[in-house]
Amino acid sequence: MSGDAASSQHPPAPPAYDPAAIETKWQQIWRDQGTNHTDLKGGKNPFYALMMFPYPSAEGLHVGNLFAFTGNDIYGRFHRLRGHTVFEPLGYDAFGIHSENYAIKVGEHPMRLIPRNIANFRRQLERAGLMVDWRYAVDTTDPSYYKWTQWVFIQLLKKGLAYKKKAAVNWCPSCKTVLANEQVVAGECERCATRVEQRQLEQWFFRISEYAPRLLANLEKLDWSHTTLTAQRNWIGKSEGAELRFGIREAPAAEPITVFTTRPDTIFGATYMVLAPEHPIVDVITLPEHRGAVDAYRERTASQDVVARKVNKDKTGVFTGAHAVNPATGQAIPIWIADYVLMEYGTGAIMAVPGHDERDFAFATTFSLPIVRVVAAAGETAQTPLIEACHQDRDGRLVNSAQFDGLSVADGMREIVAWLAGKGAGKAVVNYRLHDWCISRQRYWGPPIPVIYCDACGPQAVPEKDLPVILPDISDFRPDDSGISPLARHESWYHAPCPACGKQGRRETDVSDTFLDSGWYFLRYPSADRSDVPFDPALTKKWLPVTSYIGGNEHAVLHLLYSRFLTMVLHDLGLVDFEEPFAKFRAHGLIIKEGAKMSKTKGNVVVPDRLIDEWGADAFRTYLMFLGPYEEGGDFRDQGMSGVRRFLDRLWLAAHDASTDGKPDPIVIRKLHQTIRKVTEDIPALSYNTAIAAMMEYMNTLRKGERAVQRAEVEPLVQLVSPFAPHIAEELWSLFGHSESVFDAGWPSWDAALVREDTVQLAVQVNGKLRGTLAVSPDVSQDDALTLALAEPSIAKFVTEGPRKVVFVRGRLLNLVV
RNA sequence: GCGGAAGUGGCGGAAUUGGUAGACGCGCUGGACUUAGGAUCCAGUGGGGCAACCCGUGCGGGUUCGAGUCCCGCCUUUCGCACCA
Repeated sequence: MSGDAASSQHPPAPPAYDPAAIETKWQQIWRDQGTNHTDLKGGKNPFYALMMFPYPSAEGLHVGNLFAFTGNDIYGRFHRLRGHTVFEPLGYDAFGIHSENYAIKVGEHPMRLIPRNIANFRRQLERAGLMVDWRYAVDTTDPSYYKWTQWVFIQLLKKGLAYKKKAAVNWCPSCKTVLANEQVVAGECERCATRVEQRQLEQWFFRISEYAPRLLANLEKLDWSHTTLTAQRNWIGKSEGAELRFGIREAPAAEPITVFTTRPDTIFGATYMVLAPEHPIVDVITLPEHRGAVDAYRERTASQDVVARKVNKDKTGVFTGAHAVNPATGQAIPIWIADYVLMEYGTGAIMAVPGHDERDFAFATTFSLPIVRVVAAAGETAQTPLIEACHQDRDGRLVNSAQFDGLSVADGMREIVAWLAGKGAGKAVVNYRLHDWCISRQRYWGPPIPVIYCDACGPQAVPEKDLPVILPDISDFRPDDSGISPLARHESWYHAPCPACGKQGRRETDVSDTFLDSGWYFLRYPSADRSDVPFDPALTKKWLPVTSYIGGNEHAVLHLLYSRFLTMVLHDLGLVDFEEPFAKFRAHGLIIKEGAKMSKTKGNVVVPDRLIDEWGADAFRTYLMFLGPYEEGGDFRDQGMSGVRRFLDRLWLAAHDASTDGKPDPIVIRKLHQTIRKVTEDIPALSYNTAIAAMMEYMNTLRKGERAVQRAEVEPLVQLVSPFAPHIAEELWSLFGHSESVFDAGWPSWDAALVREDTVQLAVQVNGKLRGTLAVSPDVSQDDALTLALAEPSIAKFVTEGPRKVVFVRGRLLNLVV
């Protein structure tokens, strides 16, 4: 030390905490030493800490991404410190309409744009100090990745789980493109406000609906956020009911029409039938004099966009002229078509029971169709008039239902289904709302669906040895008027020999949905360095199912459901030995900005780069975790950052002051052990905000009255803070003379005996009202506590007579009832 | 309309799951050190009241010795889904 005069009296001022310098320094050391590399083959106690990979937008990372990733990073780092080999990979979900639309907007090719975005994301992610093993990064747009996405498609095709059918899509005639439902706003294209139409296109589907019962049943076994499980249950939408068969009066020999209903008990009230306009039997049954009206209505329905049809609740429809025979009453009832019946749910046909269904009631009222009461709730009779549909009738009794009168709704269902089944007119069935997954996109920016059409042999899967089917780099990737994918215009790519006969065939020109890319990426990570297999069996067995998955609840349904489905299929194919990919899933919350949702239009988007420049990544990470419960999100306020930064500043100073190895203060040590326990319990529960609060509390104790701190008091705090603020933790850990990374130094433990307080404040209540506290030993007896309490005048004055009853909670509370 | 989540100081949020409401942080007030402070440190900070005390967790009831927490009925916010038969 170069002793100037001042330093002989005052210790030299420690170097200032300079986050930019130490963060760059440690990120470099981590890279050089492979600190974040996971030993996938040899590592003991594997822990796969997965986070949902981001879409690398042109704007760069936003706080929401970093909030999600930091939460996962803390979880991963913590488990590493607790002795697990943690694998924390990250990648980019870079295909899809979002990128493509942006590319079109700025007039740049996505193949040029995306790599730049990815490079920028990578830079930002590294700045944030994530414990990611970048050797296993995946990029869904890289042929070495989508080769295997195409392979997944082929596995489903071979198993008969992929098929083609015509389906309605939203079409914007101005943008000349297919729109997703969320891009249709009030029946108009969200970008150009043109009226959206419906088009019928041949599309590829996966038979996920076949898996509905298993996808539902397995939910019981998953350790997932409750809200996510509920969302999945609702989406799968199991409903128990019956399929009932109605003969056609005008064509007694024809195949009866089957309807699905959840209320077979109300069949005596079925006064008409409605078919979806698209129902194939409409062509057969419509009488000539009604043909014109029916065709016009069907055309009108077809021209409507898919969203508008479902949003418009006004009842419209036309009569076909034909009649069905109600199998219960034997009566002929008119058959109508109406757009409120959807072809994709149930059988595309309903028996309308206007007395007990709101929609049917509205329709019957509009078209003056008969309404019959068949259930009477408490206080009602068979004659009680219906002024609106009586659908809250589950505990009512059947009426106007012949021999079933008087039965409860539940009994009526069972007996009527049995009766109709006996006549061959029905059976009990379970129906699911979940429909098959449409994976076709008539777009450019996605993996080509690996199929070749041959006039002689039909559709053929591209042989696995020929994968990947490379997405060609074409300059005109915009969609056009035809509704056919841009790839079809690329002649040299479009024509390909049939894999079966070798004659010239045509490639499938649709690309697949991005949810297919993300539906299996967690399988790829551990094997990302392998070009010969999609996933290595031994590594997969060791690392999967994913130990912990953290992500946003916006993917509660689709992404998580599709991933489960694909995993289940791969399991059935014998390719993986588990059915469920994610043993544990937790949904993180949403970050808002000063009470409002962040959005570009509001201009209140928080840019991480700027904040990291100003405060450092450690303070930024810690603040994100401090501003609210992780699973609920929080309100980002610029002012709040100073609090956590101050905490890190004080930690820095404390560590530099603590070079003396003096005797630690027992009071401080007790607080330390309490803090270790609190942080150790809070992190696995994702209660990051309270863990940080506990460390701040400890800091207040540690520095109280500017007391001199001892090394043994600070050193464990450096370890506790390390998952949150990894760079400063490494710097201070090395300051204490350690040569290994703090992340290889284990986790401090607490001593239960040291945690225990000698005295506690026992609350004393009189009639449940707090009247004072007593400083007593935690295991003071009721009698002693009572004596002490009554000796206290401020308490005793409320006890005018002997207490009638005494409630005593050891170490907590004494309540005197007078 | 259906389903989920949530309502606590000026603000973000704690509360051992029925036991001292408001931890921690922001902000604010006062003080110390300063040429200076948007730095640092110390103290205070739910409302009312001189005080003893009283009131207080969206609203109204209830259970209990005791309710932010449990039950019943409302209101509000918010996120999904939405003619699902």
